[in-house]
Amino acid sequence: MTVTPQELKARMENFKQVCRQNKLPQTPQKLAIFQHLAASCTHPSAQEIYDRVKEKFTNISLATVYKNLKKFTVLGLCIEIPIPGGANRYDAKLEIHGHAVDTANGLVHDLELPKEYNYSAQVMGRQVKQIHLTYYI
Amino acid sequence: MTVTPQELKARMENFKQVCRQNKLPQTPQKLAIFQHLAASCTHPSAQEIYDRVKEKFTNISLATVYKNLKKFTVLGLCIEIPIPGGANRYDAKLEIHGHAVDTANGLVHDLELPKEYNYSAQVMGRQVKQIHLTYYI
DNA sequence: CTCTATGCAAAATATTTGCAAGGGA
DNA sequence: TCCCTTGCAAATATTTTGCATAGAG
Repeated sequence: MTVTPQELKARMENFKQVCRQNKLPQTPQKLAIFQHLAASCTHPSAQEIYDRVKEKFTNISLATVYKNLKKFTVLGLCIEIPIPGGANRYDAKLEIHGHAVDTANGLVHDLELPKEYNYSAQVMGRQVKQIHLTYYI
Repeated sequence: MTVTPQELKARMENFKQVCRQNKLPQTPQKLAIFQHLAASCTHPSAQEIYDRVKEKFTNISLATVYKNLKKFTVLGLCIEIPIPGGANRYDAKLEIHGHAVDTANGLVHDLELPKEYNYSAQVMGRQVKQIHLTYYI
């Protein structure tokens, strides 16, 4: 299971466009962080992204990774997957989908959802900002 | 929105039975912690439960609350609701249901789910241990 | 040139662990 | 009695923040 080159390209294009729209400087660090996330299907944690990006940017700080992931999340460029008793995981796949958290090894898998799961845009009279459907297996 | 006396009683009965079945001593602390959780519909955090239980058990420690909530969760007496950027919340309602997290004030509400959401017992060939459906509004 | 991002270190949060003493079964 | 639990304190883990400097637009 890998992200196709076309999909990766689309994610990077969207990233750059959203950065421009929001006047967010496209620093090499931001690009490296997002690029790694966008190419991943392992739902990496901030620490894992940091470890990988550090290979190129030996001086990068974990705080920078956190700061940028937070910004990306707010801008809707990725979603934050909270894990009970563990670090948040991040996912650059924007289409509505679920996750299966394997409690035996901590791996997080994407799940396609049946059509019925396409959520109503309103819950309790409020616009839904984000939906998380997680199966623990 | 409150837990009905019947429901509370049922939850306490189930708690006591599960404790006996698992040879878990029913200490006053455990009873107080579970009782408060079972009577709550606010999905309290460990800290909130600690604050309340401390009114009766002035010496209780936050670690004890965490230890017991963890045990309750493992035994299926409650579920742990992870909140991005915040402490876990706990819920003694065992029926499959969703949650609406109000991002404006941090309140967590229960949501009834349409029948379609009753999940298949298998995901990726594995038994589903727990399902979390959370709307962020 | 201006403004934000970065890197570092320290702080803030959240949760877990080790251990001696106490108390349920 | 035996073992699990409790309470305390310290350790861990995770994430955020303050600030001086660097670098993108």
